[in-house]
Amino acid sequence: MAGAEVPDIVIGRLPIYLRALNLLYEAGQEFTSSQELGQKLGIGSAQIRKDLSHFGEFGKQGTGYEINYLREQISKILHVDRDWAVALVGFGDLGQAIAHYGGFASKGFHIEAIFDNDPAKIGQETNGKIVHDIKSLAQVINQLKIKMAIIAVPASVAQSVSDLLIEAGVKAILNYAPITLTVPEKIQVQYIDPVVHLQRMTYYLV
Amino acid sequence: MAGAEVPDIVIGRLPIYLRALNLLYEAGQEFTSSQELGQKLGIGSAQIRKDLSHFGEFGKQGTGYEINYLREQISKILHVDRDWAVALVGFGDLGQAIAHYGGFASKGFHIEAIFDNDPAKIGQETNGKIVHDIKSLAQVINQLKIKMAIIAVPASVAQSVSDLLIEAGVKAILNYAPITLTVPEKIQVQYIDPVVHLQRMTYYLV
DNA sequence: TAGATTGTTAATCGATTAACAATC
DNA sequence: TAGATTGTTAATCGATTAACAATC
Repeated sequence: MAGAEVPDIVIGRLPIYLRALNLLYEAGQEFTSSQELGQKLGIGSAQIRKDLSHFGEFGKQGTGYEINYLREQISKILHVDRDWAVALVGFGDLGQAIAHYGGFASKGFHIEAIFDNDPAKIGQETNGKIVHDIKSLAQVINQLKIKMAIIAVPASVAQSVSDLLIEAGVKAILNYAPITLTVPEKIQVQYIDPVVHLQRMTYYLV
Repeated sequence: MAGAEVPDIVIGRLPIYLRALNLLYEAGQEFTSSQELGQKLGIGSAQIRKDLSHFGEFGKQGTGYEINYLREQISKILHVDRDWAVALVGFGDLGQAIAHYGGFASKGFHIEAIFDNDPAKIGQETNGKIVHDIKSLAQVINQLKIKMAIIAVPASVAQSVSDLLIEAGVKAILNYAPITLTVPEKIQVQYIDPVVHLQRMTYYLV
Protein backbone atom coordinates (compact mmCIF):
# COMPACT_ATOMS: atom_id res chain seq x y z
CA MET A 1 0.00 0.00 0.00
CA ALA A 2 1.79 3.12 -1.22
CA GLY A 3 1.01 6.52 0.22
CA ALA A 4 1.36 5.75 3.89
CA GLU A 5 4.59 6.62 5.59
CA VAL A 6 7.19 3.90 5.19
CA PRO A 7 9.28 3.38 8.34
CA ASP A 8 12.93 4.43 8.08
CA ILE A 9 13.96 1.01 9.24
CA VAL A 10 12.30 -0.55 6.19
CA ILE A 11 14.02 1.89 3.84
CA GLY A 12 17.26 0.97 5.56
CA ARG A 13 16.88 -2.69 4.63
CA LEU A 14 16.09 -2.15 0.97
CA PRO A 15 19.71 -1.52 -0.05
CA ILE A 16 20.63 -4.81 1.60
CA TYR A 17 17.94 -6.61 -0.35
CA LEU A 18 19.11 -4.89 -3.50
CA ARG A 19 22.69 -5.90 -2.91
CA ALA A 20 21.71 -9.53 -2.47
CA LEU A 21 19.48 -9.45 -5.55
CA ASN A 22 22.29 -8.00 -7.65
CA LEU A 23 24.54 -10.77 -6.47
CA LEU A 24 22.02 -13.45 -7.39
CA TYR A 25 21.41 -11.74 -10.72
CA GLU A 26 25.10 -11.66 -11.53
CA ALA A 27 25.28 -15.33 -10.64
CA GLY A 28 22.72 -15.95 -13.36
CA GLN A 29 19.79 -16.90 -11.13
CA GLU A 30 16.36 -15.88 -12.39
CA PHE A 31 13.98 -16.37 -9.50
CA THR A 32 14.19 -16.23 -5.74
CA SER A 33 11.84 -16.42 -2.78
CA SER A 34 11.49 -14.46 0.45
CA GLN A 35 12.73 -17.59 2.16
CA GLU A 36 15.91 -17.92 0.13
CA LEU A 37 16.63 -14.21 0.42
CA GLY A 38 15.98 -14.28 4.15
CA GLN A 39 18.31 -17.19 4.63
CA LYS A 40 21.11 -15.42 2.79
CA LEU A 41 20.60 -12.27 4.83
CA GLY A 42 19.83 -13.76 8.22
CA ILE A 43 16.37 -12.19 8.19
CA GLY A 44 12.91 -13.74 8.49
CA SER A 45 11.03 -14.34 5.27
CA ALA A 46 7.91 -12.68 6.68
CA GLN A 47 9.86 -9.52 7.30
CA ILE A 48 11.02 -9.35 3.72
CA ARG A 49 7.50 -9.83 2.40
CA LYS A 50 6.17 -7.27 4.84
CA ASP A 51 8.83 -4.75 3.90
CA LEU A 52 8.13 -5.13 0.19
CA SER A 53 4.38 -4.92 0.75
CA HIS A 54 4.78 -1.26 1.66
CA PHE A 55 5.48 -0.54 -1.99
CA GLY A 56 3.35 -2.96 -3.96
CA GLU A 57 3.13 -6.58 -5.02
CA PHE A 58 6.25 -7.86 -6.68
CA GLY A 59 6.00 -11.62 -6.42
CA LYS A 60 3.89 -14.55 -7.54
CA GLN A 61 2.46 -17.23 -5.33
CA GLY A 62 4.19 -20.50 -5.90
CA THR A 63 7.17 -19.08 -7.78
CA GLY A 64 8.43 -16.16 -5.73
CA TYR A 65 10.14 -13.12 -7.22
CA GLU A 66 11.72 -12.56 -10.60
CA ILE A 67 15.13 -11.29 -9.54
CA ASN A 68 15.70 -8.80 -12.32
CA TYR A 69 12.24 -7.32 -11.99
CA LEU A 70 12.49 -6.97 -8.22
CA ARG A 71 15.89 -5.31 -8.33
CA GLU A 72 14.61 -2.86 -10.91
CA GLN A 73 11.64 -2.04 -8.71
CA ILE A 74 13.71 -1.59 -5.57
CA SER A 75 16.15 0.58 -7.51
CA LYS A 76 13.26 2.82 -8.52
CA ILE A 77 11.89 2.98 -5.00
CA LEU A 78 15.27 4.03 -3.65
CA HIS A 79 15.82 6.44 -6.56
CA VAL A 80 19.02 4.70 -7.51
CA ASP A 81 17.78 4.06 -11.04
CA ARG A 82 19.65 7.21 -12.01
CA ASP A 83 23.02 8.90 -11.54
CA TRP A 84 23.84 11.01 -8.52
CA ALA A 85 26.52 13.67 -8.34
CA VAL A 86 28.46 13.56 -5.10
CA ALA A 87 30.90 16.01 -3.56
CA LEU A 88 33.86 14.76 -1.54
CA VAL A 89 35.33 16.99 1.13
CA GLY A 90 38.75 16.00 2.41
CA PHE A 91 41.55 14.54 0.32
CA GLY A 92 43.72 12.92 2.97
CA ASP A 93 44.36 9.18 3.11
CA LEU A 94 40.69 8.40 3.56
CA GLY A 95 39.45 10.91 1.00
CA GLN A 96 41.90 9.56 -1.56
CA ALA A 97 40.79 6.01 -0.91
CA ILE A 98 37.19 7.10 -1.37
CA ALA A 99 38.05 8.92 -4.59
CA HIS A 100 39.76 5.81 -5.94
CA TYR A 101 37.05 3.40 -4.90
CA GLY A 102 35.40 1.93 -7.97
CA GLY A 103 32.30 0.82 -6.12
CA PHE A 104 30.58 4.19 -6.18
CA ALA A 105 30.47 4.90 -9.89
CA SER A 106 29.28 1.42 -10.74
CA LYS A 107 26.24 2.07 -8.54
CA GLY A 108 25.53 5.47 -10.02
CA PHE A 109 27.27 7.67 -7.47
CA HIS A 110 29.74 9.93 -9.23
CA ILE A 111 32.20 12.08 -7.36
CA GLU A 112 31.95 15.26 -9.36
CA ALA A 113 33.84 17.60 -7.06
CA ILE A 114 36.61 17.20 -4.51
CA PHE A 115 37.60 19.80 -1.92
CA ASP A 116 40.46 20.29 0.51
CA ASN A 117 42.04 23.23 2.30
CA ASP A 118 45.64 22.03 1.97
CA PRO A 119 47.50 24.03 -0.72
CA ALA A 120 49.61 20.94 -1.42
CA LYS A 121 46.47 19.01 -2.40
CA ILE A 122 44.53 21.70 -4.21
CA GLY A 123 45.01 21.28 -7.92
CA GLN A 124 45.82 17.56 -7.77
CA GLU A 125 43.89 15.41 -10.19
CA THR A 126 42.14 12.05 -9.66
CA ASN A 127 39.96 10.27 -12.19
CA GLY A 128 39.86 13.48 -14.17
CA LYS A 129 38.62 15.50 -11.19
CA ILE A 130 40.64 18.35 -9.78
CA VAL A 131 40.87 19.00 -6.05
CA HIS A 132 39.31 22.40 -5.43
CA ASP A 133 40.06 24.90 -2.71
CA ILE A 134 37.38 24.49 -0.06
CA LYS A 135 36.79 28.23 -0.37
CA SER A 136 35.10 27.58 -3.68
CA LEU A 137 32.82 24.90 -2.22
CA ALA A 138 29.59 26.86 -2.32
CA GLN A 139 30.16 28.09 -5.82
CA VAL A 140 31.07 24.70 -7.31
CA ILE A 141 28.30 22.80 -5.51
CA ASN A 142 25.76 25.37 -6.58
CA GLN A 143 26.91 25.29 -10.15
CA LEU A 144 26.87 21.50 -10.38
CA LYS A 145 23.61 21.31 -8.38
CA ILE A 146 25.14 18.67 -6.13
CA LYS A 147 22.79 17.28 -3.48
CA MET A 148 24.96 14.61 -1.84
CA ALA A 149 28.32 14.90 -0.12
CA ILE A 150 30.87 12.76 1.64
CA ILE A 151 32.75 14.23 4.58
CA ALA A 152 36.26 12.83 5.04
CA VAL A 153 37.90 15.53 7.14
CA PRO A 154 39.14 15.48 10.75
CA ALA A 155 36.44 15.52 13.44
CA SER A 156 37.51 18.98 14.55
CA VAL A 157 36.32 20.59 11.33
CA ALA A 158 33.52 18.21 10.32
CA GLN A 159 30.71 20.30 11.81
CA SER A 160 31.81 23.44 10.02
CA VAL A 161 32.20 21.53 6.75
CA SER A 162 28.70 20.16 7.27
CA ASP A 163 27.36 23.68 7.79
CA LEU A 164 29.08 24.83 4.61
CA LEU A 165 27.68 21.94 2.60
CA ILE A 166 24.13 22.48 3.78
CA GLU A 167 24.39 26.19 3.19
CA ALA A 168 25.45 25.34 -0.37
CA GLY A 169 22.35 23.21 -0.94
CA VAL A 170 23.49 19.70 -0.07
CA LYS A 171 20.64 17.56 1.28
CA ALA A 172 22.38 14.31 2.18
CA ILE A 173 25.71 13.73 3.90
CA LEU A 174 27.73 10.61 4.41
CA ASN A 175 29.98 11.48 7.32
CA TYR A 176 33.22 9.57 7.94
CA ALA A 177 34.33 11.93 10.72
CA PRO A 178 33.90 10.43 14.20
CA ILE A 179 31.40 12.97 15.42
CA THR A 180 27.63 13.35 15.46
CA LEU A 181 26.65 16.25 13.24
CA THR A 182 23.99 18.78 14.11
CA VAL A 183 21.89 19.43 11.02
CA PRO A 184 18.44 20.82 10.15
CA GLU A 185 15.59 18.35 10.30
CA LYS A 186 15.20 17.66 6.60
CA ILE A 187 18.87 16.93 5.98
CA GLN A 188 19.80 13.27 5.67
CA VAL A 189 22.93 12.08 7.45
CA GLN A 190 24.56 8.67 7.55
CA TYR A 191 27.62 7.80 9.59
CA ILE A 192 30.58 5.55 9.02
CA ASP A 193 32.92 5.24 11.97
CA PRO A 194 34.85 1.97 11.99
CA VAL A 195 35.84 2.44 15.62
CA VAL A 196 32.17 2.51 16.61
CA HIS A 197 31.66 -0.76 14.78
CA LEU A 198 34.62 -2.39 16.49
CA GLN A 199 33.39 -1.15 19.86
CA ARG A 200 29.99 -2.70 19.20
CA MET A 201 31.65 -6.10 18.99
CA THR A 202 34.12 -6.08 21.86
CA TYR A 203 31.24 -6.13 24.35
CA TYR A 204 30.50 -9.68 23.23
CA LEU A 205 34.12 -10.88 23.28
CA VAL A 206 34.41 -12.12 26.85
CA MET B 1 20.31 -3.88 36.99
CA ALA B 2 23.14 -6.06 35.76
CA GLY B 3 22.63 -9.71 35.00
CA ALA B 4 19.65 -9.47 32.69
CA GLU B 5 20.23 -9.58 28.98
CA VAL B 6 21.04 -6.16 27.57
CA PRO B 7 19.45 -5.53 24.16
CA ASP B 8 21.86 -5.32 21.22
CA ILE B 9 20.39 -1.99 20.29
CA VAL B 10 21.47 -0.55 23.63
CA ILE B 11 25.00 -1.88 23.20
CA GLY B 12 25.00 -0.31 19.78
CA ARG B 13 24.41 3.14 21.22
CA LEU B 14 27.09 2.99 23.90
CA PRO B 15 29.97 3.71 21.49
CA ILE B 16 28.09 6.80 20.35
CA TYR B 17 27.69 7.96 23.93
CA LEU B 18 31.35 7.24 24.54
CA ARG B 19 32.42 9.22 21.51
CA ALA B 20 30.40 12.24 22.64
CA LEU B 21 31.74 11.97 26.19
CA ASN B 22 35.32 11.83 24.93
CA LEU B 23 34.69 14.95 22.90
CA LEU B 24 33.28 16.80 25.89
CA TYR B 25 36.15 15.58 28.03
CA GLU B 26 38.72 16.80 25.54
CA ALA B 27 36.94 20.13 25.49
CA GLY B 28 37.60 20.35 29.23
CA GLN B 29 34.01 19.95 30.40
CA GLU B 30 33.57 18.13 33.71
CA PHE B 31 29.87 17.34 34.01
CA THR B 32 27.04 16.68 31.63
CA SER B 33 23.40 15.64 31.81
CA SER B 34 21.27 13.17 29.90
CA GLN B 35 19.55 16.19 28.44
CA GLU B 36 22.71 17.82 27.13
CA LEU B 37 24.01 14.54 25.78
CA GLY B 38 20.69 13.78 24.15
CA GLN B 39 20.59 17.14 22.48
CA LYS B 40 24.05 16.67 21.04
CA LEU B 41 23.15 13.24 19.72
CA GLY B 42 19.60 13.82 18.62
CA ILE B 43 18.33 11.29 21.15
CA GLY B 44 15.82 11.60 23.98
CA SER B 45 17.25 12.11 27.46
CA ALA B 46 15.02 9.36 28.85
CA GLN B 47 16.53 6.89 26.41
CA ILE B 48 20.03 7.69 27.54
CA ARG B 49 19.11 7.27 31.20
CA LYS B 50 17.27 4.05 30.42
CA ASP B 51 20.19 2.68 28.42
CA LEU B 52 22.66 3.43 31.20
CA SER B 53 20.35 1.98 33.84
CA HIS B 54 20.99 -1.49 32.37
CA PHE B 55 24.48 -1.33 33.81
CA GLY B 56 24.18 0.57 37.07
CA GLU B 57 23.78 4.06 38.44
CA PHE B 58 26.31 6.53 37.13
CA GLY B 59 24.78 9.92 37.81
CA LYS B 60 23.69 12.19 40.62
CA GLN B 61 20.34 13.88 40.90
CA GLY B 62 20.67 17.57 40.38
CA THR B 63 24.15 17.49 38.88
CA GLY B 64 24.07 14.80 36.20
CA TYR B 65 27.11 12.75 35.21
CA GLU B 66 30.79 13.28 35.79
CA ILE B 67 32.10 12.98 32.28
CA ASN B 68 35.40 11.28 33.03
CA TYR B 69 33.79 8.75 35.35
CA LEU B 70 31.03 7.90 32.90
CA ARG B 71 33.40 7.42 29.98
CA GLU B 72 35.57 5.15 32.09
CA GLN B 73 32.55 3.10 33.05
CA ILE B 74 31.25 2.80 29.50
CA SER B 75 34.74 1.86 28.33
CA LYS B 76 34.75 -0.96 30.84
CA ILE B 77 31.29 -2.13 29.87
CA LEU B 78 32.29 -2.28 26.21
CA HIS B 79 35.65 -3.88 27.05
CA VAL B 80 37.51 -1.08 25.35
CA ASP B 81 39.49 -0.29 28.51
CA ARG B 82 42.23 -2.49 27.04
CA ASP B 83 44.13 -3.09 23.81
CA TRP B 84 42.80 -5.29 21.05
CA ALA B 85 44.88 -6.98 18.37
CA VAL B 86 43.26 -6.80 14.96
CA ALA B 87 44.05 -8.57 11.71
CA LEU B 88 43.58 -6.81 8.40
CA VAL B 89 42.92 -8.88 5.30
CA GLY B 90 43.36 -7.10 2.00
CA PHE B 91 46.00 -4.49 1.22
CA GLY B 92 44.48 -2.74 -1.78
CA ASP B 93 43.52 0.94 -1.75
CA LEU B 94 41.04 0.44 1.03
CA GLY B 95 43.23 -1.88 3.10
CA GLN B 96 46.10 0.58 2.87
CA ALA B 97 43.88 3.45 3.94
CA ILE B 98 42.74 1.37 6.90
CA ALA B 99 46.32 0.47 7.78
CA HIS B 100 47.32 4.13 7.72
CA TYR B 101 44.32 5.36 9.67
CA GLY B 102 45.46 6.71 13.01
CA GLY B 103 42.03 6.50 14.60
CA PHE B 104 42.27 2.81 15.43
CA ALA B 105 45.40 2.72 17.55
CA SER B 106 44.36 5.74 19.59
CA LYS B 107 41.24 3.82 20.61
CA GLY B 108 43.12 0.66 21.49
CA PHE B 109 42.67 -1.27 18.26
CA HIS B 110 46.05 -2.31 16.93
CA ILE B 111 46.51 -3.85 13.54
CA GLU B 112 48.99 -6.58 14.37
CA ALA B 113 48.86 -8.56 11.14
CA ILE B 114 48.13 -7.74 7.52
CA PHE B 115 47.39 -10.29 4.80
CA ASP B 116 47.08 -10.25 1.03
CA ASN B 117 47.38 -12.80 -1.75
CA ASP B 118 49.13 -10.49 -4.22
CA PRO B 119 52.88 -11.32 -4.47
CA ALA B 120 53.54 -7.66 -5.24
CA LYS B 121 52.10 -6.68 -1.86
CA ILE B 122 53.38 -9.50 0.28
CA GLY B 123 56.46 -8.35 2.13
CA GLN B 124 55.59 -4.64 2.02
CA GLU B 125 55.84 -2.84 5.32
CA THR B 126 53.47 -0.34 6.95
CA ASN B 127 53.79 1.06 10.45
CA GLY B 128 56.33 -1.64 11.16
CA LYS B 129 53.95 -4.41 10.09
CA ILE B 130 54.79 -6.68 7.17
CA VAL B 131 52.12 -7.83 4.73
CA HIS B 132 51.88 -11.60 5.05
CA ASP B 133 50.89 -14.13 2.47
CA ILE B 134 47.27 -15.03 3.13
CA LYS B 135 48.39 -18.66 3.16
CA SER B 136 49.95 -18.03 6.55
CA LEU B 137 46.77 -16.48 7.94
CA ALA B 138 45.79 -19.32 10.25
CA GLN B 139 49.28 -19.71 11.63
CA VAL B 140 49.86 -16.02 12.32
CA ILE B 141 46.41 -15.41 13.81
CA ASN B 142 46.76 -18.42 16.02
CA GLN B 143 50.16 -17.40 17.19
CA LEU B 144 49.15 -13.84 17.99
CA LYS B 145 45.80 -15.01 19.44
CA ILE B 146 43.97 -12.45 17.37
CA LYS B 147 40.20 -12.34 17.92
CA MET B 148 39.18 -9.44 15.69
CA ALA B 149 39.64 -8.92 11.97
CA ILE B 150 38.87 -6.41 9.27
CA ILE B 151 37.98 -7.67 5.81
CA ALA B 152 38.96 -5.35 2.96
CA VAL B 153 38.97 -7.71 0.00
CA PRO B 154 36.71 -7.87 -3.07
CA ALA B 155 33.20 -9.20 -2.48
CA SER B 156 33.95 -12.28 -4.54
CA VAL B 157 36.42 -13.63 -1.99
CA ALA B 158 35.03 -12.11 1.22
CA GLN B 159 33.05 -15.18 2.24
CA SER B 160 36.03 -17.49 1.89
CA VAL B 161 38.24 -15.05 3.79
CA SER B 162 35.59 -14.94 6.50
CA ASP B 163 35.60 -18.73 6.68
CA LEU B 164 39.39 -18.74 6.97
CA LEU B 165 39.36 -16.15 9.74
CA ILE B 166 36.75 -17.96 11.79
CA GLU B 167 38.53 -21.24 11.32
CA ALA B 168 41.65 -19.53 12.67
CA GLY B 169 39.83 -18.43 15.83
CA VAL B 170 38.62 -14.93 14.99
CA LYS B 171 35.40 -14.06 16.83
CA ALA B 172 34.55 -10.62 15.47
CA ILE B 173 34.72 -9.32 11.91
CA LEU B 174 34.36 -5.84 10.51
CA ASN B 175 33.47 -6.42 6.88
CA TYR B 176 34.05 -3.74 4.26
CA ALA B 177 33.16 -6.05 1.37
CA PRO B 178 29.68 -5.38 -0.05
CA ILE B 179 28.22 -8.75 0.82
CA THR B 180 26.35 -10.27 3.73
CA LEU B 181 28.54 -12.93 5.33
CA THR B 182 27.28 -16.27 6.52
CA VAL B 183 28.85 -17.03 9.88
CA PRO B 184 28.22 -19.26 12.90
CA GLU B 185 25.85 -17.86 15.50
CA LYS B 186 28.39 -16.74 18.05
CA ILE B 187 30.54 -14.80 15.62
CA GLN B 188 30.10 -11.03 15.66
CA VAL B 189 29.93 -9.23 12.33
CA GLN B 190 29.61 -5.56 11.54
CA TYR B 191 29.30 -4.11 8.06
CA ILE B 192 30.56 -0.99 6.39
CA ASP B 193 29.32 -0.45 2.87
CA PRO B 194 29.27 3.21 1.87
CA VAL B 195 27.02 2.48 -1.11
CA VAL B 196 24.37 1.10 1.22
CA HIS B 197 24.53 4.30 3.25
CA LEU B 198 24.18 6.47 0.17
CA GLN B 199 21.25 4.38 -1.02
CA ARG B 200 19.54 4.87 2.33
CA MET B 201 19.50 8.59 1.70
CA THR B 202 18.48 8.89 -1.95
CA TYR B 203 15.01 7.61 -1.08
CA TYR B 204 14.41 10.87 0.75
CA LEU B 205 15.85 13.15 -1.95
CA VAL B 206 12.80 14.07 -4.05
C1' DT C 1 -4.23 -31.31 -9.34
C1' DA C 2 -0.54 -30.85 -5.68
C1' DG C 3 2.99 -28.09 -4.01
C1' DA C 4 4.87 -23.78 -3.17
C1' DT C 5 4.89 -19.17 -1.92
C1' DT C 6 2.81 -14.83 -1.85
C1' DG C 7 0.54 -10.69 0.62
C1' DT C 8 -1.84 -9.66 4.74
C1' DT C 9 -3.89 -10.04 9.22
C1' DA C 10 -3.61 -10.40 14.00
C1' DA C 11 -0.83 -11.54 17.87
C1' DT C 12 3.33 -11.00 20.05
C1' DC C 13 7.19 -8.92 21.28
C1' DG C 14 10.27 -5.22 22.33
C1' DA C 15 11.68 -0.41 22.36
C1' DT C 16 10.69 4.39 23.29
C1' DT C 17 8.69 7.93 25.90
C1' DA C 18 6.37 10.55 29.50
C1' DA C 19 5.98 11.26 34.06
C1' DC C 20 7.45 11.54 38.72
C1' DA C 21 9.16 10.33 43.36
C1' DA C 22 13.64 10.51 45.20
C1' DT C 23 17.43 13.18 46.23
C1' DC C 24 21.62 15.75 45.27
C1' DT D 1 15.62 25.69 50.81
C1' DA D 2 14.74 25.78 45.67
C1' DG D 3 16.14 23.99 41.46
C1' DA D 4 17.81 20.41 38.80
C1' DT D 5 18.27 15.89 37.33
C1' DT D 6 18.52 11.16 38.23
C1' DG D 7 16.66 6.17 37.92
C1' DT D 8 12.48 3.79 37.26
C1' DT D 9 7.72 2.76 36.36
C1' DA D 10 3.93 2.39 33.42
C1' DA D 11 1.94 3.68 29.13
C1' DT D 12 2.52 4.13 24.48
C1' DC D 13 4.20 3.20 20.34
C1' DG D 14 6.11 0.53 16.66
C1' DA D 15 8.32 -3.55 14.74
C1' DT D 16 8.56 -8.49 14.19
C1' DT D 17 6.55 -12.84 13.67
C1' DA D 18 3.28 -16.61 13.00
C1' DA D 19 -0.32 -18.16 10.54
C1' DC D 20 -3.19 -18.72 6.61
C1' DA D 21 -6.37 -17.78 2.75
C1' DA D 22 -5.46 -16.85 -1.91
C1' DT D 23 -3.48 -18.32 -5.98
C1' DC D 24 0.20 -19.26 -9.25
